[in-house]
Amino acid sequence: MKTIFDAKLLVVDDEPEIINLLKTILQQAGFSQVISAENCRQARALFALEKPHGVIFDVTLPDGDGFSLMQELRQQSNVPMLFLSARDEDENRLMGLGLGADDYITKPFLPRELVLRLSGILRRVYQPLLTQSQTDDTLVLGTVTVHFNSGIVKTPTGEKTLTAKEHALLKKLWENQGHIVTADSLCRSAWDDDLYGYENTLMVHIRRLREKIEVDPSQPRYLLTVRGMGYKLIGETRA
Amino acid sequence: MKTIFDAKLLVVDDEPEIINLLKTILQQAGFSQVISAENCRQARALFALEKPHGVIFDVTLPDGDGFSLMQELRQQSNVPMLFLSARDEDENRLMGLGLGADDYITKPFLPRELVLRLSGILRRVYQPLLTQSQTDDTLVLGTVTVHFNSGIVKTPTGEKTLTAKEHALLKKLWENQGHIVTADSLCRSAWDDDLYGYENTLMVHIRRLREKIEVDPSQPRYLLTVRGMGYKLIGETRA
DNA sequence: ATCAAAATTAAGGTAATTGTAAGGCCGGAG
DNA sequence: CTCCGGCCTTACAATTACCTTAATTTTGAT
Repeated sequence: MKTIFDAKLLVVDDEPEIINLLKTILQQAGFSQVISAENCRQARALFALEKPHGVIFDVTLPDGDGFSLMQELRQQSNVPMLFLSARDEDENRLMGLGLGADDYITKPFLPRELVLRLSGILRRVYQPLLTQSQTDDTLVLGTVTVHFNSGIVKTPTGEKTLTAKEHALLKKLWENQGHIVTADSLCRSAWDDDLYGYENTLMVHIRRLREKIEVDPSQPRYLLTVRGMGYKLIGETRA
Repeated sequence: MKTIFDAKLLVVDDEPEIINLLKTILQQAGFSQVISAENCRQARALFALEKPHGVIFDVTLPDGDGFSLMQELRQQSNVPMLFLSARDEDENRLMGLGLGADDYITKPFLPRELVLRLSGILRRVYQPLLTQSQTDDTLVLGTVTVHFNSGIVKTPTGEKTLTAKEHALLKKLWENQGHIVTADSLCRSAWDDDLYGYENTLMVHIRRLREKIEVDPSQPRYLLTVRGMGYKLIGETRA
């Protein structure tokens, strides 16, 4: 079982043995960052602090019910949230899904099914629909072409390859081609953890990217700065 | 039940009564474009021809099994695919999910649950794209067009870009298009802190905005002053 | 363990954007 | 007609967001 990426997960359940079971299952599946909360209060705090990539809720909690908690967090965030509950009545499933949960799994459950469902949802959310980039793999910027999946940049003078960060940044910019992308948004898509002092780190990476894709990095024609707002990429895509 | 958009759906099942049932359920839920196939061959052809936004498979089909069919189509496309099957054994669910299905629903099923699960998946997959193009608005002011997300203003004589403040002000005015926006309200949406002495600062910014979007900034036709009250933007928006 | 490549940090420099101020214009009230 | 208040206009000053280079740390491969 290979997960798409090592997502940080929050498990909310009041039974320690369930939490431990889930941690074991998830860690075996490749999720090394599993944090847990035993009640609503803890869950709210951890959610705000840790910004997990996904949340698994039990419905019955000591200081409130999982439905309300989920609804509350859903208003703040669009991250995957799913219920894991012993309550398997139809109304409960409908309630959970109706409130915006991505899945509702009933106990007892198959560990592998949980992992498959969770991974599927994470993949959907964090791997933006690929149909675009699968077919349109090549970015044309004047005399420079970027083959995205391979990370190869072809210029009149030679070939370069993109580093991981450059690739991540260009990807985000490309996905929003022609639109302004805020510095914050770029950082969040290229760095997992919060990047302290990114004001400058990002700039340096933008500079490096420009050195690879621009004819004259100091006079950018494609990767443009929008002062006070962010950056934007202009160019054409072809098959 | 409101669906996020009227997705075109393909239903693959060999029992006509199930197909009819699904069509009824889905149409009631707001999906008006439901097409169907009774076997693998038909499904392949329709999939290629119609390019549906989502597919619902039965596992047992007369000329092959749904698993192989799904796997085959999945290789071509990333659209949401889910199984609806009477086979509720663990191995089948794991198989379906493992092959990349977005969900595996067992018969008998609750119509509402099917719709909720399907809508959730469609939302996850298509919403990012929709919001992008929805917000990709263009403001038309006579011969001048403003592309908001890119911050580009196109005039007969050339192209200009908006600064952050201009962008913020125009945004507020645009949101209240045709209505008077007070100076105070404009300031609060464009400045974080209270702007001391903004009476003039705002005017200067309005002037600068007019220089970019008006043909004759001194004789404004779109960004109008309403003496003693504020400003108002008139113009048409198009997709 | 070692080395090369990549990522981050730091600091000084620069210019576009923004803020300020001062004088001018114009319509409405008296 | 004249005055006043609200708005316009322009030029200039200040700020801050961004650029650039280089040194340092981290990462990853061998």
